[in-house]
Amino acid sequence: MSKEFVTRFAPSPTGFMHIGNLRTALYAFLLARANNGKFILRIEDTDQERLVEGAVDVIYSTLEMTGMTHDEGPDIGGPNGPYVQSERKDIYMKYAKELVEKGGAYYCFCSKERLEKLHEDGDLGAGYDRHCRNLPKEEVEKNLAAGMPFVIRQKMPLEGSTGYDDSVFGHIEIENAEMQDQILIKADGFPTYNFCHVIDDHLMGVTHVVRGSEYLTSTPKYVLLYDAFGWERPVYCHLPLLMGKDADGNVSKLSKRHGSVSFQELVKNGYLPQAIINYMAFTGWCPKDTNEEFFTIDELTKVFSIDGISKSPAVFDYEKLLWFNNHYIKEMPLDEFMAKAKPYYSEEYAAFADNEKLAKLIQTRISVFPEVNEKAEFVKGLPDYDTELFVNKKNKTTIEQCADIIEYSLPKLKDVSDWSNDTLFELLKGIAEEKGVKAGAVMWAIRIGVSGLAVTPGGATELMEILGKDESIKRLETSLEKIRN
RNA sequence: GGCCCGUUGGUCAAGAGGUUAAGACAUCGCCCUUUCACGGCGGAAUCAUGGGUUCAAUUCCCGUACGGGUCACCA
Repeated sequence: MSKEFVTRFAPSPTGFMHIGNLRTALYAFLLARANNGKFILRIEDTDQERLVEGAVDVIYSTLEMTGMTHDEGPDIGGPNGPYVQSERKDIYMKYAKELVEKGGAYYCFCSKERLEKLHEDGDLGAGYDRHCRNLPKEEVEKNLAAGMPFVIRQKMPLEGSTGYDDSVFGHIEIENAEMQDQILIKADGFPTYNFCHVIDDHLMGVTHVVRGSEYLTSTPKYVLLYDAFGWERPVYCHLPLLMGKDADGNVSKLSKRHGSVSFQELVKNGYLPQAIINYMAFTGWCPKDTNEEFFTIDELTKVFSIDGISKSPAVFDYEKLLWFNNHYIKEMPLDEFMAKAKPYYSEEYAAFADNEKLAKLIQTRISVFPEVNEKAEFVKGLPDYDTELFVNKKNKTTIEQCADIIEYSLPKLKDVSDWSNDTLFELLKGIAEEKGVKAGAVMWAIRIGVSGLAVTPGGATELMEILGKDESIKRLETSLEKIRN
């Protein structure tokens, strides 16, 4: 009988989804699915000073957009609710008091002022001095009866050490003397993360705790809590940190200075959720027995495993994300691409946003949606370009020769009734033969003549097809005139 | 500073006591081509460092350096 496999994602509603956080969610989700387990969503909103309106919706929409479906959560319920910590306040207090009874915690009546002073005076930044750790029971009762504000602190062992086996990092052992008597219940009656996540994880049946490696060294404190309650410890799975590299080459925890760090921002900037997910899976993990890099989230659930998780921090590479995004853009059906790209066209190209032929040219050439504008530039009108553009060494073209080709082609183009790419292509090829030059030379002359751009998202005939007969001919005439003067 | 963790090309990384040390992105060159992109081929580029252990270490052990994390009434 294998035990049920349960992971959770427990974000704080801060109003935006940091991609480091999202990656943690992804790994927790994948681990649950890979093991036919459950994935729970829990909202950690115990810090009443940092509540943000509407922030929970950001969490729901992110999970939905990425395809990380949860089995239990505030929005869909479940057998272990409520799933919002602020609604579980009484539960924590009950367990905290139980812990005090068991001798694993104690009431502390020290004022914030006293603690601040302690910090100032303390050499080596010593922490709490355990002033209230051994208050006589009568005094505690008296203070409580008098309504004196209190916190509840965890009573750490003074000697020995506490360890656990992390499934990614291996055995971690910390001297108990290193651990402070941390606060479990704050003066406002709310629990700290240190306490409530343990209570919730246990009560909700979480078997595998997946989180960033910043918790690696504080986990012994939590393990002690499990032990004090006599609960079975979960399996810990700490993840390597996501790093960013700045312009000077310095590496540090991924933050705004490195680029977009929120999921919403990336999406707004034209990245696809499936590309973000796919790339993110590879920052700190890599599948065994395959070099394949493209995976949908469903496919990931089949190949994901703990032993592929790396211990060393990974630098988030926006270039590679771009590559993934380009892949998923190219892979899209044309109509979907057009629908997704449309909002990114600026005013001057709006008229062409529904042009299928243009979309087709653009789709294979962009990595991120806002690039549609630079690709569409040629539709805007003939720019005031440098005629040196006509000189191309590969096709051995000169300005004069290009003028000649345009002049020769114009009347023939005017005679074309079926203004399509194929027809135009055949026509220009024929012209090349008649003039005794390579097809490339004619294409070059016409492409520059019609666009005035060194780089375009398509060849001469493709551009002309999109621009239409009148516009194309008008532009070629303008270009011819430009050269001749 | 104490404690904890990490270190394979610019980046993500596979790997194993004996290998020509995979692959991908980026980069460079060539080919393809209607410019660009795509695609194909190829190049350059890596085991932080010093000591052990061993016939043999990049792989195991110890130290050093460097990087990161953590030491809150934040999570």
